[in-house]
Amino acid sequence: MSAALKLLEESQGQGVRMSDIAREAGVSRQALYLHFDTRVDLLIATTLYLDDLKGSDARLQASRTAVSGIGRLEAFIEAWGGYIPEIYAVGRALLAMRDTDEAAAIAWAKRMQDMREGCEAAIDALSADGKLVADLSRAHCTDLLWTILSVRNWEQLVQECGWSQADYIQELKRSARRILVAE
Amino acid sequence: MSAALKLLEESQGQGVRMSDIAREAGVSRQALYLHFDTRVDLLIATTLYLDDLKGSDARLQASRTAVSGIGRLEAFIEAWGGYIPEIYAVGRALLAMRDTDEAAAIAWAKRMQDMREGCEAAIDALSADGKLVADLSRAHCTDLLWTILSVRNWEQLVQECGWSQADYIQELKRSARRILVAE
DNA sequence: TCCTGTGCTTGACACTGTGTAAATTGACAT
DNA sequence: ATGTCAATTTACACAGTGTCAAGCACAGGA
Repeated sequence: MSAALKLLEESQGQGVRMSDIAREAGVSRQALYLHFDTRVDLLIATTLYLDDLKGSDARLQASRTAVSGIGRLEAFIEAWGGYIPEIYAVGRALLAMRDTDEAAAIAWAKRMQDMREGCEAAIDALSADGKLVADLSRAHCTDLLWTILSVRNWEQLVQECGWSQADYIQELKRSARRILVAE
Repeated sequence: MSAALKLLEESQGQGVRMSDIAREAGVSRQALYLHFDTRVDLLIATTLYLDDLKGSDARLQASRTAVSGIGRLEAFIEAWGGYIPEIYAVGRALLAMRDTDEAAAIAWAKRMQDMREGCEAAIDALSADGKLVADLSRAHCTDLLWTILSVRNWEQLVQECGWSQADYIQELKRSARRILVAE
């Protein structure tokens, strides 16, 4: 079921109606409401489904095994930065509803909170190595890294500016290093 | 007329319907369509109205008078960064329609393109001073600065992370310097 | 065989917000 | 008075989400 939806999400991530999804799934529009209370519920379920399809947790966790603080920072940027394009379409659909729908806002916030923990871990590792820039609190560093790695920024650089994914990863690693690493 | 609308925009920047605006303006909802073809037209007109109310051009132009490249970069960040909160509400309303409305997308893109020119000018000034970081093309530097200074990033840092406006300006100046200035 | 539950379908409908069309009012000139 | 032109109101159409009721088909168990 969730598979059918995704086919549609991938076809842009925008302008997907309940009836489109239903048709794609070979089911009546109303039948969708038997499984999902609202459109947002369905979207959220789709992101969860996608997450475990792609093994997001494993990938992000893996970045924590790097030993040096800087290695960890870079591994995290690679992991998350590489994950963004895979969830972009469905993420975008959820993001679009944030303004009008409370549940969507919460679901997205939670997702971003999870990602933020990765940022925090990287900052902590950097700090433990004594490599964290001096003139900023750890919280501020985390905020900064978290913001720089936002989906919106990926969207702007890759989609609008036309950067390749490789450029994106490389430049973000470079920027993060310059902003956050001492010396 | 446009004044009445803004009063509403300022009351959040979200969830403002045509009927709300009409009521606020002391006019029937339909009468609004006499003056503006669509909701997006009205929103766009409001941003233009707001721009010249706040003197955005003058402010952003002023940042170009700084002599040194670095001075210019910082002046631009201060000017634009200080301008964001003033246009945030109405900008957000426009931003929210980008996905569904072509005209809104174009209007917003144009606005951001104008801002981008300021970024480009700052990068050029830096480059002329020989202070621009070596391992990045000017276009990439512009993209990066442009992205970092996005409204979305301001929103995330100030609204979500709770930074003060002063923190925001200070940290963005610092980050931009570290990312873009050589040595 | 009947009975019952489950999952789906159809069709009708309510609601919200945008946008359109036709009819009405009011001011002002002739 | 009459014509006319603009502003405005009343009424309606449309899209998309979500709800509700009635019915169909197929399964397993008694």
